[in-house]
Amino acid sequence: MKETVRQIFTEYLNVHGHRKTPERYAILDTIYSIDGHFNVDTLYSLMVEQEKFRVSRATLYNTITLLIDAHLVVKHLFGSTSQYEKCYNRDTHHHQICTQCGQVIEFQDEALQQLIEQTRMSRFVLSHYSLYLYGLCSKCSRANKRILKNLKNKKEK
Amino acid sequence: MKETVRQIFTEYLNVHGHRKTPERYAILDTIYSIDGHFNVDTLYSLMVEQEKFRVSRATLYNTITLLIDAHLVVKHLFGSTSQYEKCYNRDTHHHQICTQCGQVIEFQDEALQQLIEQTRMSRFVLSHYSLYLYGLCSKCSRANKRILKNLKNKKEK
DNA sequence: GTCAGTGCAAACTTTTTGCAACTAC
DNA sequence: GTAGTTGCAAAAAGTTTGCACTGAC
Repeated sequence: MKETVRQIFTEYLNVHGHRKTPERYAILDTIYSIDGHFNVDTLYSLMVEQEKFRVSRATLYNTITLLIDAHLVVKHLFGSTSQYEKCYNRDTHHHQICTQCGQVIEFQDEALQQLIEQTRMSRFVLSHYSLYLYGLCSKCSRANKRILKNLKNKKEK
Repeated sequence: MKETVRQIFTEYLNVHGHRKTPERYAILDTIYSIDGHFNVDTLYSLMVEQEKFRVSRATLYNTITLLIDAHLVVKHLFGSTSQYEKCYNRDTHHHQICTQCGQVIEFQDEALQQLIEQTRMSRFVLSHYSLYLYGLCSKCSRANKRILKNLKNKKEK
């Protein structure tokens, strides 16, 4: 897997006349070792603190831009910071975002995926899409019910 | 319409013990006079420069938070700044975002809407959702084709 | 050897926060 | 009168930019 995406990236860099620097491959490797979402800050500490590979944030932003263009990474905007995730050979999935605790859960739904991809749009060439469902995760939902119940009990007293 | 949302907002402020300040109603009015998306900066200039109603950005952010909580405004995250739109009595719609020029087009699709809302999720209480389709608008798509064609012609020469 | 790419720090943008003044209640 | 709101300015957070240095080609 990591080997395959390295090859794809190399091809992309060649075609676009970009240089094959060790930083770029190190960043690609690290990203493809992450499951789920990450932001630039978590990627930075993963590389610098854990893998002891010194890179600057500027280079992270620069390289992520290339990886998005090479269709090896996708960017998401929920919450305050940009979130990214690897996307080569990954199943299409959607996102449930808890509006209370911020937790993001991925889920798959064949029917949804098919319908979205089948939807023929006039005057628009679709490249990719994001479906974000906002609501309450089970934990927060239960917590809220408990609080409501307690309030009610107090009132009855 | 504006009268109705004012009443809803008044009710919301009462229930939550917030004060009914002229700033809050002026902001609500301005937002409900805007068609489509806006960000805090455009709202600010609309109010201060055009309507001559002096408000601070801090108050805009504060009030928008209340309006979102009152389900009178929704927040979108595409591009660099948060985008907002009025949502009372509006038809559900989805967003096409051109990755080249940034243009955002709203479109409706009954089948999509129904399927998303019918999708029963385990352990999740849905409140609202956003579907963003990324791709090329007709203008940019045509422009790219033209550029490609020119390149090809040059090569053939 | 050349110039794209890097690291660093400064700049910039958007949003949040602290505090004195104000005003809705 | 009191406490919630406001405006302002400063701070914070995330991202971009300028520039000297480095290293891929």
